[in-house]
Amino acid sequence: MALAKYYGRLFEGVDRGIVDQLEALSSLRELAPHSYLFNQYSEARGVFVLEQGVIMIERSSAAGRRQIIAFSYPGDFVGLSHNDYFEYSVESLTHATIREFPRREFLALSDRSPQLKSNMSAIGGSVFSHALDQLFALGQKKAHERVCFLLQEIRDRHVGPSDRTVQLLMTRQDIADYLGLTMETVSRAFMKLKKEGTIAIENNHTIHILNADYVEEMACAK
Amino acid sequence: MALAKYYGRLFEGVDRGIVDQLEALSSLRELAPHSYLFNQYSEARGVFVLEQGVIMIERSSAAGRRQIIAFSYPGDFVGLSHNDYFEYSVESLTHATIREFPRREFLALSDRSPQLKSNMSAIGGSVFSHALDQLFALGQKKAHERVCFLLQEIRDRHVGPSDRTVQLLMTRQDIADYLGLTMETVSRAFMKLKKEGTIAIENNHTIHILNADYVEEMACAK
DNA sequence: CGCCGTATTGAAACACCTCAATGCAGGTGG
DNA sequence: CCACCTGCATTGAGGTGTTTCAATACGGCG
Repeated sequence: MALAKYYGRLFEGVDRGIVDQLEALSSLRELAPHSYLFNQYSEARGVFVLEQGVIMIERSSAAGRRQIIAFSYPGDFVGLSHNDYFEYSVESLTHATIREFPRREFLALSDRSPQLKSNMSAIGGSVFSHALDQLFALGQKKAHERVCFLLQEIRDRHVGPSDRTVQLLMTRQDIADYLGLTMETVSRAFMKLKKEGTIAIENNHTIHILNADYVEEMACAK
Repeated sequence: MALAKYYGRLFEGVDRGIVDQLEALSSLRELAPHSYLFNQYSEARGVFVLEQGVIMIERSSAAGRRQIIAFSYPGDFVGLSHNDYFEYSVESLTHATIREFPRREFLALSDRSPQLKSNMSAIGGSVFSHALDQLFALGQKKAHERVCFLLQEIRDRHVGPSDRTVQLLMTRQDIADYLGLTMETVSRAFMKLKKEGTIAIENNHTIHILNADYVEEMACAK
């Protein structure tokens, strides 16, 4: 079953019958780059699993300021809201394929699977944990440290050909909105790290980590 | 039952029998000012309800940088971890009285009460929602806007004698660590708001909101 | 080749931080 | 009861990091 490879964590150890029922209820959505899956404050009718592509979880203010909360990769479970409305918007960065489950039915079925519930809780926990790491970075770190924080984070998810190479699918502006900086400051931070010999910039979207220990130390939220 | 007034939200609508069993399992802890209830990374053996006093949820780095994640007030449920260890430390600001429930037994009993589970989930949701608001403030706002964010937040919880008066039980340093600023910058932000006529400072810990609309507008994360 | 979106670089303004001095209030001991 | 101490808050001056605005460079694509 092709799905298994994406659902990984969410459906890990979950009764096959339940998974099959959920799959039958689900539908697939295709999202063009830079389009919205749903908007903040809209009614939460579905829950989602990202199958392909990269998406951004974000909040925007009336004043046009945008805070990116997370970048999500294939396999990630998104859109689970504890309330009936969404706390954030989801925008695609690349073309994306997303499996949608109707929320009511998903929650009803989850009541019948303690394993699914516990997986959801674990995912919720790691999402929260990530928010705390980011909070620490934004409150306490300088620009180049925040950039290291992002690099380390992507590296930890081992997205990319080697564990020393980081693929940045987002633009400098996206990174800026994630780290609470401006595009220019992000760019200068990259150049600073490059001049120091910490990283090498193959191209705008491909970074090589030369001094992994230093990156890790700068990134460290602990 | 005296407890009811504190447990409010967590036990709202929960079967009396369950609440009584939990109460029987629980113990009361007294915490002197500026002492720790538990530390980040320590094993999560209990879950807690704050009955009296004010506590701070925080993360500290080896470098001595501290990020306060939240201030908690009586009635708040704290320490629910999705994993087996804590994601943060809890430090008392004032003298505090805290009811502790052994985690295993609490979770076991919660399995028998859907209402308790749903209350826990709602609390988890609002904690996460708060983290997102703070993330937006730290990433996108200037010092005086962040101070308004804090004032608005405390006002929304209507802690204080009138809805135009805000009681700050924490020091300027605590506020700084919450907002990702220095103590001096926080102080200057207060003075700026005072000079503008936005607030009046009765004393270090008592602030009167003169221009509530402006405070709200500055605070607004939306 | 030339265009356009994205990224880098530069210079100047600004916000925030750092360090140091001063102010203020509550508590203690003479 | 006052003097002193101590901890917290404010104020000031100067330095640093980040933003802003503008110019330039790069790179993919028609």
